Amino acid sequence: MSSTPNVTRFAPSPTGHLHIGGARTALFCWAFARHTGGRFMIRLEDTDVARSSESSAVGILHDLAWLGLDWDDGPEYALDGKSFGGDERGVGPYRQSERLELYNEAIERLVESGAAYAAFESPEEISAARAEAVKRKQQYRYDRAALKIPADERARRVAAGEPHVIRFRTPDDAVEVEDVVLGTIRIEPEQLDDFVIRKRDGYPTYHFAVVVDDELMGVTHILRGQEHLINTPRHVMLQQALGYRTPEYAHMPLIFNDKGAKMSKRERDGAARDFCKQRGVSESPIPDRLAQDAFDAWKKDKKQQLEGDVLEALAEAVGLHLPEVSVDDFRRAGYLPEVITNFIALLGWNPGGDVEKFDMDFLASKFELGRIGKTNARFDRTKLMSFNGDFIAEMAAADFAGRLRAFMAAEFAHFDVRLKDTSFRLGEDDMGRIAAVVQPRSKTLVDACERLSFAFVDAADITYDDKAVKKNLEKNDGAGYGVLRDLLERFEALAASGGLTGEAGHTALQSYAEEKDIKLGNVAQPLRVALTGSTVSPGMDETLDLLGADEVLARMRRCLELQAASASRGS
RNA sequence: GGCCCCAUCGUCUAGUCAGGUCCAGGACGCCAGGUUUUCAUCCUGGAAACCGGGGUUCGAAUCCCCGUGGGGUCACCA
Repeated sequence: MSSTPNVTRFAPSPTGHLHIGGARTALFCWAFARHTGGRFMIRLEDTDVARSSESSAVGILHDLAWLGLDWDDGPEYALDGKSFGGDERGVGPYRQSERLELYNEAIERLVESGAAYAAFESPEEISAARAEAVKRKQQYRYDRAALKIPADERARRVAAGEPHVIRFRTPDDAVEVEDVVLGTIRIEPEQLDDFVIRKRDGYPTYHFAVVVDDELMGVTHILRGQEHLINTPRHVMLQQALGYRTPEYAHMPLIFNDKGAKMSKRERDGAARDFCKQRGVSESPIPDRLAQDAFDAWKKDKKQQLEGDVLEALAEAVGLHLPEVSVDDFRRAGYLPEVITNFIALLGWNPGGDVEKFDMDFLASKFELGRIGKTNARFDRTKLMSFNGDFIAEMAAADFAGRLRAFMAAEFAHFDVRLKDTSFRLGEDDMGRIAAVVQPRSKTLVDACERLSFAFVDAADITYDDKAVKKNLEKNDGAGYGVLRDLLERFEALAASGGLTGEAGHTALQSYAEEKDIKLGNVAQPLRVALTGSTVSPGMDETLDLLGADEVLARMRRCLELQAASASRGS
């Protein structure tokens, strides 16, 4: 066995949220490192100065940590008392913007040996030439015009500070790449031109930085998406020119959305746009945040993207659930990290046989590159939700309660406020039984919170669902109200003796139904509507317990008062 | 369009590398029935795929070729 451990890396560009496809790549890198006792490294590829941001970098690190992908080397980050990253191997820094001298050193070597050269065409000239080639239906390749300039003159112009890029002089031989997943890939030299390795602004391009860093940082295995397959020959050529090792490559299949298109932030705009068009939404649903003319322009232009929070506000206003794309989206939609990692691991990998529910330890113990698939996968949100619901149902009660409580603090602020408010009927101590009520029936944490919303409002603030009221209370000359009045009497009697518990209430319901010889549903549903405003709620005894005797009676009385008020208006 | 990659139920996939145990298995979804006071569950059953065509072989989902389809890529983005 080799004494040096395998090193994998996940190298995101901090230009936005962590995409679910990126998370899958990171997960496989992590799993391979853990399986082989190697190291998992994070590197931030921030050579695109204009689009990179520190907030994106922090967001990505947070998402990785939240998913449970602990990294050994890389930017330091702490979450929930655990810390990640560091520079134990002394191969940092881990931001490419802090490694410019390393790239420049390597570039100097290439220029000196003639393997790379300065070129002075402006971006405009290049794009014009490219447009010309496209017009002639030819593939554009740089014409090496700069090489016609004598080398000493090129050096003089560079020294004089003339703006230029550095291009790599592509060798004339075909390149073969051994890919662990796809086998041997051969690229003929005419497919590649003298690509830029250092931009006008002095930053290396991705192709160059990645090759230098992977060498200097001792990366042994490069796992990445298949969209990089064609880049690999470039990287191998650079490695050969620089005298570097060639690491093992494993290109993994891509993840698409349910329509077979690439999953992207744009998809969320598309979903909202289609929804607005279908529903004939002609006026901006959020005029104070999105002006009418901006709304119109966005609806017309399929390429236009709204700011994330504006888009979310719009979706909420029209009652649309946006498709999740980034890890952050899934977290806020109430998916659990264990489920997300389990599910995305299955997109392009599986342990063989019929096993498909597993945890990170299992993944780490079973993960092998040989079991990575070759075919692109579609992301099925319905199946993810099913997994999430199963996982929630099987969680230890205390664990679920803790997660739900944390989720409320992060995403359902008004629940959080009420739980901390000592005058409210529910408090922190009730969290266990609150969670227990929704645990078996919730698909996501958002689902759980929504199912609990009835318990966090005051009797006076309940909004009654019209359909529910008509069907269960008003129908048959207000038969439901009649039932409710009878039940109120019995419940009041129970309460007076201190016995209006969920169980007792439930029993009272059953005996009432038997006495009157009516279906239990015709008793329970009117009560359910009176207590929650809708036909959907947890079990009756649980609902009664959660509200407590006083609140139950208050809600029943208010419901009957509303009926009286509406009757007196003669409606 | 050039080049590269891929191809099993609607979807994720097992099986393919080492051809027979596969009239192709599992999961999600779907359909039908049942349980249930709502919701969510749960139970039973069902429909559902080896892209097409050649070839190799006693035998092919598995190997080869062609076609077709899908995807990727052709930036001073990564």
